[in-house]
Amino acid sequence: MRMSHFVGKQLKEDPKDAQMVSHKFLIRGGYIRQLSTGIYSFLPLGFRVKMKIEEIIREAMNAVGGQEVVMPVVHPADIWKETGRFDAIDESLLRFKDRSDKDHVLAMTHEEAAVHLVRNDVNSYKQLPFMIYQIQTKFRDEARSRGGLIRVREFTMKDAYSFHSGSACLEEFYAVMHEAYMRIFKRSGLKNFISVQSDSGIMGGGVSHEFMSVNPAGEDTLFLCECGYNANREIADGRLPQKAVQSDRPLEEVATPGKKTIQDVSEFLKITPRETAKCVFYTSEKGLILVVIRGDREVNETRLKTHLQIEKLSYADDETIRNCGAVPGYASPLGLDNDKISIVLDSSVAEGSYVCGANKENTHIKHFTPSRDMKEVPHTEASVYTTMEGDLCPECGKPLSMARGIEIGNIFQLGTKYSAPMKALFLDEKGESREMIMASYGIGVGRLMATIIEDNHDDYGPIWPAAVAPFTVHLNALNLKEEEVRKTAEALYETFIQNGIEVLFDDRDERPGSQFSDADLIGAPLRVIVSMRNLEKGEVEIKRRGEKTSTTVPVNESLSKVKGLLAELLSSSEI
RNA sequence: CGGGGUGUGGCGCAGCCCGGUAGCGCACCUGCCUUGGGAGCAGGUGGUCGGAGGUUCAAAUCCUCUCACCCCGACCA
Repeated sequence: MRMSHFVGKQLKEDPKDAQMVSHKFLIRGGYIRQLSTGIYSFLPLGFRVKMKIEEIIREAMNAVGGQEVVMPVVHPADIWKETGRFDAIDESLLRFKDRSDKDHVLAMTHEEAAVHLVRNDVNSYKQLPFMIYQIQTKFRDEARSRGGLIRVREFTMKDAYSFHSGSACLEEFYAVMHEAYMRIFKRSGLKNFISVQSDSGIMGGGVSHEFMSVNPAGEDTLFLCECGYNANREIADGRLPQKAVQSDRPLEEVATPGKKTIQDVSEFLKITPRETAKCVFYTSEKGLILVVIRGDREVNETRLKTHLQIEKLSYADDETIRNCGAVPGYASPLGLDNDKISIVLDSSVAEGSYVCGANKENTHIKHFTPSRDMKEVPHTEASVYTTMEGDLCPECGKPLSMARGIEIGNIFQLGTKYSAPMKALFLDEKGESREMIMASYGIGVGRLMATIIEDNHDDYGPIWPAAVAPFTVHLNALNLKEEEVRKTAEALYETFIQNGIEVLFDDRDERPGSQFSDADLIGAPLRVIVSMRNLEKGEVEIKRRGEKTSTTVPVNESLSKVKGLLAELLSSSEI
């Protein structure tokens, strides 16, 4: 490709909207342009990188027996009603009507479409297992998109769906896909990524993992241990580092006028928040819920939902709280109307004694000892506190460290979550009808592209790993008005093309500084520079993106040199 | 959805407080000149100032409404 006619110009200044490095370089480099909030066009440069990434994914999916399909982006609401997600999902599912007033949605994921596609074509155990996948557009009407391609509304996702006759088979293939994902991210050039256990949320089902690129600008919080334990905030199960202090003294009221918050009470009584127990009230589809948790801890709502088997959770208002006999600000699990509320005692206060509300205005109680005082109170016990940095690893007991991550992929064991309501059935060996067992697997292609830049750049632009670079060779001709420069560059350009090298030829009459700056933003792994300076010695210069030093080679050896370097670069990302 | 902010040529911005009919840098076009890290000189093209309404002799500027976009938070299958 010649730069003189290449669409997508490199910009000198950072776009004012961009915060993340990848966002700045994607815009400045001429990879993407924004059309609307969270909606981007890909320019030729961006499209080429995207295709490279997709090809890596495609190869990996094919290698584990995946069968590529394409499913629609527009779905009739009917299939989403079959699984209940039409109503279960909030505003992020974009809905609209067609000319005959029929409800439709823009697909945000394709479980329903995949089951629909498969359920009539597969009806025997002999056909199972199999996996289908696609690389397709998704739309999620995110409340807040941000960070360039990191979080968008319209995006390309590789999504895969595997169908099995039994859970052993599912688990086996799930592990194969986990491996495939690790290979994909490694080949793509990510430097610091891990898989973490995650909560499967409304996707439903059992085991799931998220693939996270560790990055301080990431949106997700991770807890990591040197022993290899990794988990996201929702599922992390850090153990409390301090031992609880237990008192034998009886309950004792203490006046705490106007002290409603944990902080106020702690300061007033000259104790730490860790020595208090707080009451958090929620409403849910199963009614009012009270969580008793240590004062310095937050409720992990995901774990609470899982514990109670509920889907919706929101803070209760004061009136609702009073209605069950509690006094907001001074609430206690003791003396409530137990027909109206379900009490969850968090493990953070299962042992020890605490200051707690007295269910009386301006009053708290001391020496609240759940192991003693909650005996007569109906409740369940669960560990629903949010892990904090420094909590102990549930597997090895060492302190957990906290990190941020960008989710670039996920895999879910879905079970029969979708096959059951949509009646994706098959006949087993005994002729009995059974529901297919499913898993789904996603990778955000654009997000992965941005993440690759996050992991591979310098101050001047991306340093694309050869496997995903838009071009592998950037050919600069310094001063095309010099006949010899022009002829040599043109000849090299032709030679590279004929040898199947993806070359971008800067044939513009730009000064060297401009050419080099644009080349940095384009980030091709190799740069070949033709100039009078070297031509006088019959040489051209070859430079690696991201390295200061360069070498010169005789013009007629440049092809083999380039080939050799490319082979070296590409092999370093193979596994 | 809550809080904050911004809309002026392709990009980045000034002008707005204190109304008088739009300016700077980059980019783009022409010519000269220059060629190893975003050169220089000269001359040009391009904007009904996000939109609608209002106040006024006169609105980018003041008022009302509205739309879009950004940041922080909530949400995130």
